[in-house]
Amino acid sequence: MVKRKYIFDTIEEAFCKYAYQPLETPSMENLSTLMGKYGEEGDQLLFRILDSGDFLRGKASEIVKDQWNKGSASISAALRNQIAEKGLRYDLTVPFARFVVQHRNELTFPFKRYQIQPVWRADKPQKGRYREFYQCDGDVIGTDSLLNEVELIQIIDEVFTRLGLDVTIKINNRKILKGLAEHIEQPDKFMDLTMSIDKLDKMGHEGVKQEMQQRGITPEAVEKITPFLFLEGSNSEKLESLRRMMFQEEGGKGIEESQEILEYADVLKLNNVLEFDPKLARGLDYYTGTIFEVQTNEMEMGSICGGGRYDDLTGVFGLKDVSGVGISFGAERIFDVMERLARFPKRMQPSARIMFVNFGRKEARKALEVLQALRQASIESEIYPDAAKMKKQMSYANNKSIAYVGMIGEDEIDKGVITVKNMETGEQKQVDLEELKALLSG
RNA sequence: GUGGAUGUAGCUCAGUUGGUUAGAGCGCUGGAUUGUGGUUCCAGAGGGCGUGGGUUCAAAUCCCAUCUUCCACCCCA
Repeated sequence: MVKRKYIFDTIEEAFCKYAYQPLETPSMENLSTLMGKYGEEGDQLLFRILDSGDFLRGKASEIVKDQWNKGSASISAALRNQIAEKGLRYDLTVPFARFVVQHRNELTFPFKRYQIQPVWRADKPQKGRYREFYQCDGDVIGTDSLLNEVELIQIIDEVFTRLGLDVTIKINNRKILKGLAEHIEQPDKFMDLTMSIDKLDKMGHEGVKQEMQQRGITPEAVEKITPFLFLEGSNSEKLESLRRMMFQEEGGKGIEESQEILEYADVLKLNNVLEFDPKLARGLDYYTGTIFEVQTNEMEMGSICGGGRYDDLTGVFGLKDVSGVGISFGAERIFDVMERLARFPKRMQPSARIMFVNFGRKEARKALEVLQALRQASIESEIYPDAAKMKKQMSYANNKSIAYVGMIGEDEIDKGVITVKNMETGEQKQVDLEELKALLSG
């Protein structure tokens, strides 16, 4: 928990610094607002919430019979759609879009918000994938300026720098991929194309070629794509080669946008590598412009942060022509990476500088007085809650690596002193309150 | 959704081709040290072997079902 909070705090501080507003939305949404936003796979991965009440009465047998007669592939699926109208959110972006539309009259645009909340996906959990996980989203909505993309890159860079992780920030533009689909004269294969390209790292060139053909892309087209997959050189060199290969209006626009972002980013001194990668795809349907993905350079792990621009996410909720761009940090994955690489700072647990041994009621009263004074001087301190055996109290202090142990027993009360023991050296001496304060703040 | 593993003490795991009283390390408790931890030594507590069936004279062990967690594919943070 402490570690998780550390990640959240780091992200939150970064967003605050760039003037993003905090926002939370309910865990549940109407299924109608969730469905159809995440591609066909996405709908399958939604957790549905069963309606309340006796929802099967008079309905179940008819639905089942109806589907049976139709020879439906999945009767359960049909039934499912009739008995659940709410679902758990799948990400934070779509509920955010819904929120923006609903409150459009109260918000000042461009609207920037960050949101740190759990999301749920009904797939099989495994390494780096959970049924429930936290996302930390930041979005800017109501502006199509590419400065926002740049700002998000800065935030990503800042967060990972502060967490002490070495990452690569990859960017691409959906318009380039779209241009590519037009370039091979199969614009309808846009989604198939991007999904295949995305697998290059995993399956290799041959695998991707096969994948593309399986998805109905003609062999000539596959050959035509090959040079795009092996662009070399610096970001600007890659952009230059792309420009020479592609003439479509749409693709050209994507190239221009990427170029503009990279030019802006040049002014910034980023700590991490910003790489333009025309192979970057991303499965979410709603992205239309720039897309981001962040990967650690230090171990094998899926992306730990991703995002992109969506030109018309609010359109489906009845608010047209509002462009937004956002990113999402995958807290759980970042946690896993930090844990594996042991990157969490050592002293994160709030731990006292001094612990007082509890000798009983009378002695504890005296200790409380001292504690009060220490705390007023901002010295983190505590008293063991029970008058347990000394040995137990000492090992508690030891296990929590508390630097000093203070003892106020009968003798000390009589003499008006405090016995303080240095837990590292084992040294022990008697001091008064002022000396104790000096010792502990030094 | 497809395929493969896993489940034994608080934790990490042993447990042979079914065979008496199910083990270890760490942790915990007590003692050596009644107001002194971290080191050492001694002793002790703690287990319906995931759940429900079945086979057998006998099941942690074999069979079936179910749940959990994990891994690969798909996809994703």
